[in-house]
Amino acid sequence: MTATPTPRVTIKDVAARAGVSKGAVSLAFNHKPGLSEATRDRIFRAARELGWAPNLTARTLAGSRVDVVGLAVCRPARMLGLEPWYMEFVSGVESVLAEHSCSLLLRLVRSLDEEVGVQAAWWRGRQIGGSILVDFRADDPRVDLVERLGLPVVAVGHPSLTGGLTSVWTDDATAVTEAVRYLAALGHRRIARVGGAADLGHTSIRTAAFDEAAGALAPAGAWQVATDFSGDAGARATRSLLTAAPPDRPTAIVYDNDIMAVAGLSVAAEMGLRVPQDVSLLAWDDSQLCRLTHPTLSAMSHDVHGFGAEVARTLFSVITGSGEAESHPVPTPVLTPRGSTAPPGIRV
Amino acid sequence: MTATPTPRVTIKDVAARAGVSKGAVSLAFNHKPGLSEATRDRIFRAARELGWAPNLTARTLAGSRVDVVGLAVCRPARMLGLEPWYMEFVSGVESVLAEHSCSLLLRLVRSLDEEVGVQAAWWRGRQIGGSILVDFRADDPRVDLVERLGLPVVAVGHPSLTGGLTSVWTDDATAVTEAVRYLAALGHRRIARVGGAADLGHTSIRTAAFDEAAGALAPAGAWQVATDFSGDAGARATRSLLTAAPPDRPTAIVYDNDIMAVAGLSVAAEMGLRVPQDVSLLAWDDSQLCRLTHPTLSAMSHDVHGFGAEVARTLFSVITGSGEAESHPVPTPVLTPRGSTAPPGIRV
DNA sequence: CCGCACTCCTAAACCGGTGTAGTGACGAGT
DNA sequence: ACTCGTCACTACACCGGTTTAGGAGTGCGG
Repeated sequence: MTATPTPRVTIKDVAARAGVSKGAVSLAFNHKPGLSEATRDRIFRAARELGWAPNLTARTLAGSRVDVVGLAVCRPARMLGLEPWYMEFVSGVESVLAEHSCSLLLRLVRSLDEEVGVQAAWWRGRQIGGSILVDFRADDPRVDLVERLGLPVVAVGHPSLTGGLTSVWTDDATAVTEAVRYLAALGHRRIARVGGAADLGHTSIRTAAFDEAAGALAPAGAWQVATDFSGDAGARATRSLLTAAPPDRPTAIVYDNDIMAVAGLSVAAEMGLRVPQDVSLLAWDDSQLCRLTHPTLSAMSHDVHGFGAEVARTLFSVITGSGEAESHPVPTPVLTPRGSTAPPGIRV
Repeated sequence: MTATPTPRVTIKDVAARAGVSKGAVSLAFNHKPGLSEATRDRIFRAARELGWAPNLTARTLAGSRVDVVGLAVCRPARMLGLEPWYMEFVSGVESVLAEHSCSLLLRLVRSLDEEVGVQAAWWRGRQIGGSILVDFRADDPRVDLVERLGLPVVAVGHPSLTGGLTSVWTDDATAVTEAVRYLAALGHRRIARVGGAADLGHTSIRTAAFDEAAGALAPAGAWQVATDFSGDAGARATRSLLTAAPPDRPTAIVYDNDIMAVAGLSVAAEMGLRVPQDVSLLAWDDSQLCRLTHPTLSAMSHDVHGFGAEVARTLFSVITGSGEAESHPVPTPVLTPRGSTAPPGIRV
């Protein structure tokens, strides 16, 4: 373990080698005017020879931009691991951050209050240049916090939840409606929905949209259950929905994520119900998981990676204040039919 | 958007309010000797009243500890989203970091070379105080890098892969052997293994262990396939294993992660084979997913969250140099039998 | 009464950059 | 010949902490 004491090379060394002042090096590396091409070249050459790159810490302290973006996620660890959505989202965010040599500061928090504290501390301490806010609730305290702090953020959520914050969202209401329409078109008249955590804003939106759509299109019955997104909860919900005698039992179930749909599939099997003949199942998000079950899961499908990338891009325009940081939706999830949905009552 | 210009409160303000010098405040907040209890109290009171907390950036620049830990993950985004292991691991790491008010700098990289660059840049730029290294390969370039840099790290991987680095690992060889023994004890004589990415060190270890164990215990046949950990690859591998006519077909398959086992389950169903009657399936890691399938998946089970926590704890002792930063294994995965394994050939 | 050790605290020099005011040189305008 | 303006660059004060060397006050032995 010969821990060679890394020979720290600083801006001063580069300046000396290029025969200029620190200031000149700084100007060169920030692509600011006031330097001749010749000097600029000389500086870059010296830097390359010394293997120098500006120290982000010092740069931050000196008051310029911060090259770190914050993301605090507030969901129990158990659920996170299984929710493919997050990692896909993060990887989408990263893909854009990397282009700007920007890093992601990630924190798992246990409550919204803790997140509020973390975001405030990060911002006050100049740890981050901006933040991505996810999982909005009704009357979310982060809306106020952000305005009080002046923290540049992009809110992931429908504008009705995110106050005046710049937001990027998926149009869940339309997607839910499309899901219900599809099932109704197949002939289903008794439709259920296994929703996510009730306190999450997008859950309410989906719930309301389902109410409306199913009220009109599923005259024989519409049910909704709130869960915590976990597979176990999805299994429980499915079990209770399917134990009713046939006339009171839904013939189709929409899930709020893939995991619960997988769990639902397994419950159906365990109860001796065939999918899709006896009951149709529709997943949400459409991760790879949907193609790994038997039957494969029909799903409301969207590009989560691309969503993350778009959020990151928007955050950059918020941070740089480059005007075009408008709130906007990303493409609405589209229905991808697979093996788990069919007209009701079919015996193949 | 009334961006209130946050009133930055610095150490100077606290010092002024407490009637002492900046240095005194610094001493107090770092719990260093040289201050009377009275003064100390006065300082803390002033800080509390002003809502001040030391600025990490400045603190870092001034050469003291860095409260950020790096983690670069090198796997394609598609796979990451589905691999429950990572998020669970990260959440375990976080749980310990949080206790030390330390953050996680996360980066998804596309190659080992890129990771080497990222780690070097982070360390040279004092962005991190230490790093967690995962997914070791044979002759991993990070071993040298770390020693050259003097970067404090904990390597997640068997010592045979991680050179002299402090490492924490799961004893995969023993676990694989146990898995094979269990299947053999059930009566299986033709056993296959669907492994992960061949270039990963822990895959080789498992492969070798399987070779040895299955060579002895599965005289009628032992197969191994390398994949990329994705469900699709798992499905393909399973399909090709199961298409052989019965005498050349394995009666039990061990998978290197849960996703592939789920995929395998679906392939078996699609081919009309019953699990576990016609073929037994054994998953690895034992995320919630294993309890969401039908039949439920038997698995080699371990506490990934706890693993992450232990890695973080070890990293802290490496960073502080508090002697006891010894390499050590965490508990070996244990067999958790569920519905997907049974003696071969049983017709229920 | 002086020297000495010890405690408690301050001033000032850092850390590695950024921003700004200011300097010298050079060309143009009159 | 004397301004005036630009251009290219430097010197130096920051950012918000940490860390030293050292000073003022106190207690104690000789």
